Amino acid sequence: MALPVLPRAFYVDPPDVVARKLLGKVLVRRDEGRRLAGRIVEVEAYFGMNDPAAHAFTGKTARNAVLFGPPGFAYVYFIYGMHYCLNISCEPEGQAGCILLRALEPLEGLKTMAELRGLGENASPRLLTSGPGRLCQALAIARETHNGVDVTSRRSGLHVEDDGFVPEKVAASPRVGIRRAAEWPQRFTIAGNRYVSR
DNA sequence: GGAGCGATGTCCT
DNA sequence: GGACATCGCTCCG
Repeated sequence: MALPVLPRAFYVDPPDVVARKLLGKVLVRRDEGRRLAGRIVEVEAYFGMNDPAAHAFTGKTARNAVLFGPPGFAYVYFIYGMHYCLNISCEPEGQAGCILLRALEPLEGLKTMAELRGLGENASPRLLTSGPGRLCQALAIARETHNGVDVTSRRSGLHVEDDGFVPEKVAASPRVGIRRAAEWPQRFTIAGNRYVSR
């Protein structure tokens, strides 16, 4: 009775299109039998060479190489000396679009998530996965373990499932925490969801 | 509940 | 050397 995993074809479209489609899908982290899952409620689209705010804007480097590869792979990077951020590559190979996952609504494994976050069992579930750094910590996602993994494969330990949920309303707003192209509304959220960050 | 700010590693200029 | 797709703490209202 396993739910379908999003296939590579899902990620071939431009980042704004894939970003909207990802809202409502379920990010699943499998590790040694335990299963952590959360519904994607907030994402941001990053384009490649035409987007001054994108990591790929200045061209291919060792750090962002995954973005120039095929769609459906995890791009995990380290930021501000202490946090990881998870992206999924999209567009055909050679084009460097990606989607930043900014917030989840926790569904499975909340107790483990709280432990990984260093919080007590009774901490508010809003503190578990509402924010790009938080969700990586709650799901034990790091660059060393997950950069470049195939999120269309169950065997990678990180994949996205479709449980049939369809958001009622999607809202668009400017991306968070960037300086360049700061006005461009490429942040998408499930309108009214409590687990959206900030 | 919101503004201000320090922590801290990696990458590019 | 500076910027950085962040977070959690303090202080103030």
